[in-house]
Amino acid sequence: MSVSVAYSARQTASCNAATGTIERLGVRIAYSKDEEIFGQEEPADLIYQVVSGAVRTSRLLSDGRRQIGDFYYPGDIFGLESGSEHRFSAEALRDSVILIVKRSALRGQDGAALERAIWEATTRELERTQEHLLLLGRKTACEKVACFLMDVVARCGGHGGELPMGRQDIADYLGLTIETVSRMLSQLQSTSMVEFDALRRFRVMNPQGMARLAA
Amino acid sequence: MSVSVAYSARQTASCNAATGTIERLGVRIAYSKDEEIFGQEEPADLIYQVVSGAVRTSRLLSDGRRQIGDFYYPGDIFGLESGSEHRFSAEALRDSVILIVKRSALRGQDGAALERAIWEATTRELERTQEHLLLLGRKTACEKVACFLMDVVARCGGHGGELPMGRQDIADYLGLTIETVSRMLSQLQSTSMVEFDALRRFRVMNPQGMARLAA
DNA sequence: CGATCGATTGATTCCAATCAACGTGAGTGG
DNA sequence: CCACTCACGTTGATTGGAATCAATCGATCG
Repeated sequence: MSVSVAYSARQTASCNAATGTIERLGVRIAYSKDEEIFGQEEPADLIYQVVSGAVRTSRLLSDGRRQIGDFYYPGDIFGLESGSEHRFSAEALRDSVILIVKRSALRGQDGAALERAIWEATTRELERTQEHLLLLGRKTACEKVACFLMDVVARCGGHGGELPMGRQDIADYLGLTIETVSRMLSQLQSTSMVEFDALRRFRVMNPQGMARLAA
Repeated sequence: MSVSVAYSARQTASCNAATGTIERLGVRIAYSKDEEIFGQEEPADLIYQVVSGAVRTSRLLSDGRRQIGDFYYPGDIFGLESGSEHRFSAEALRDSVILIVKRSALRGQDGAALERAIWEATTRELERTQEHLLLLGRKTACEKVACFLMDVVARCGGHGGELPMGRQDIADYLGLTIETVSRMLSQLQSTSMVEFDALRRFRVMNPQGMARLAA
């Protein structure tokens, strides 16, 4: 069941400057599927890096509506969304190992490297959030799903991808319902854009077409 | 026509640490209504602060659909959305004066203050963008408009506000059409939530009700 | 082998978009 | 001064895309 193999390339490729430093200063903690890593409105004095597994950040409205902020894969840093208090909670999408560091470990020469890693992760986060904004505000259901799949492909490398999250998580990420996500996936398959080997494993069959849809 | 009075309080209240430094290092430039301050995909080696007037950042899809990132008022810093290249363009909502500083002015003791100002502005930007995300993904048209008005009120102080942007800008900020924005504004008036003295000037009549809608 | 959970598919409803007409207010020029 | 224009906003009628309601399918697990 070691799906993490699919993402192993990223682990070394991304956040290269940070990884060494964070590993030395941080502590590893294992989380099981759906376990909360941190909660909304908790103080945000720690930063987190996915070692293995996958993570989602999410925000709940009082009546239960949910928006997912982003998904994080091995090598990704998360938990730095705000100034002092978390505005999103974070949960493990499946059994995961997370490396945790105190933000205040900004002392000594390791401090500079860590600070730089935090800065890079923050600007990357902002960039992705802005892309997400455009998707939620101005894209159709079909475009949203196509964008999502292409983003997963870009993160995995190659022409296919493995989805560590369920359909409900995808729906809450895209601002859709689970039924609409399902319908769009079916439509993309019937038009030979993608092919699903299993519920969570797919390949892109028509990259140009998908790129056009992902606009 | 000096509407800027309405925002004068913010100018001194926000970004206090930054304002002094940026003023010394930067240069003031005047822009007329709808003039572009920077464009999508231009290099992002400058940062900007609104002195007077107001600014919107926006992003265009190839077919003309537009998403507005945010609106900026006197005292606000903008233009630091990304690593090296702007993903949004910025235009003046009306005649405005903007203070512009090179990012690379990070030398000497002014550098530290500027760096800190940039960091604060970036985390604030991320926070607002995440709030915006939730709004676009999971709120109804009526809730979106109520949130928008309450945000303007919060930025202005007091119980009312002046809108420096037109209905189309509001629509593109909220992921709606101009007609829907207009209808929701009418609805909020007919239910005595707000009152409009003029097209762009309003007062909140039922703060609790509005807060509930803004959820 | 049922039981259960997640995903798909179908039927219908509803919210917001679209299409269209009408107001309104500021600026212009006769 | 008033009629005209033009941009912007509002309101109405209808459509359409995604949500909702409901049934079925499929896989995993006791």
